[in-house]
Amino acid sequence: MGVIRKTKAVEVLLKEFNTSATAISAKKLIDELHTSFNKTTIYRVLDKLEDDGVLHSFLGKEGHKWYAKCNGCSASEHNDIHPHFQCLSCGKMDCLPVNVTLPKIPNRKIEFSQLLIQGKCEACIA
Amino acid sequence: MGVIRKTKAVEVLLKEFNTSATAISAKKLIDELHTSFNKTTIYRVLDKLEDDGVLHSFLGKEGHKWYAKCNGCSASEHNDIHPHFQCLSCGKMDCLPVNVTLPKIPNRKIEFSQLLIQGKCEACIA
DNA sequence: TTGTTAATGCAACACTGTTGCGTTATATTT
DNA sequence: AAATATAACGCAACAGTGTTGCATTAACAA
Repeated sequence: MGVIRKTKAVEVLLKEFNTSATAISAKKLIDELHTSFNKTTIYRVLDKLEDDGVLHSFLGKEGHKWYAKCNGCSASEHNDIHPHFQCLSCGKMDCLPVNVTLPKIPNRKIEFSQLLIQGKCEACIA
Repeated sequence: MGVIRKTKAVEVLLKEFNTSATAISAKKLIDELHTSFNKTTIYRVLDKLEDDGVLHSFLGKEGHKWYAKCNGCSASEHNDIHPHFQCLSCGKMDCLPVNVTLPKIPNRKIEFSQLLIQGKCEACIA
């Protein structure tokens, strides 16, 4: 799979992520870009960019999908496992550049994990 | 809020959780009980049991709601923070009775966190 | 037993996300 | 430059979980 043609939708979405320091929800992208692109297109481009290893996705507190740029991932390998922090005041979602130490759980094979931390970001504490 | 009347729906749902060692999804309860109770009722009873500190809820991999019995929680205080493990083969969701050590994140106030681990449970490894 | 009102059932809705399909546009080939 | 193949698109309709409004029913106290 993956993106094979450089279309306007791909171009615009890539730019969104290249100019954003935080993760972006699919909903927000659709709200902002619905005059230019159909929501189906946006969902499909996000899917493909994730397949390509350009973006990674995870679920926020309401079970909604968020996307952010990957660091050091490829289509075949996704190394970039990190927790996410969502500010409950302003809604901003950050990728935390730290490793998570998973608890020891005997007799189980761990394949994926996701840690979502919620609270107040620096700007909203003050 | 909270449950004030011991209705059949409350009784049946409480029994479900008292006889289950694992967490149960809202969807599964609705599937199993839809002949006896309307889904609206089930959602509302689950909400109230959570408000009462009887159940806790969290989101599974598709963003769907899961519930399990609380240990040592009350309506006013929810102490029982633990990770959850979902088996990708059989779908079983367990509460893991361990503490999670959150990574140090400066300049942020942590209010909630949820850790979802996925993989294979003991029965499905063999 | 009666009265109050919490709890229920139903229908319709809200919302994110998906699917099918005919059309458009990208990129390759001639 | 024109023709061709087909990826990508827009639209409409749908799928699934969860919510809301409102009339009816049932729990419980007086």
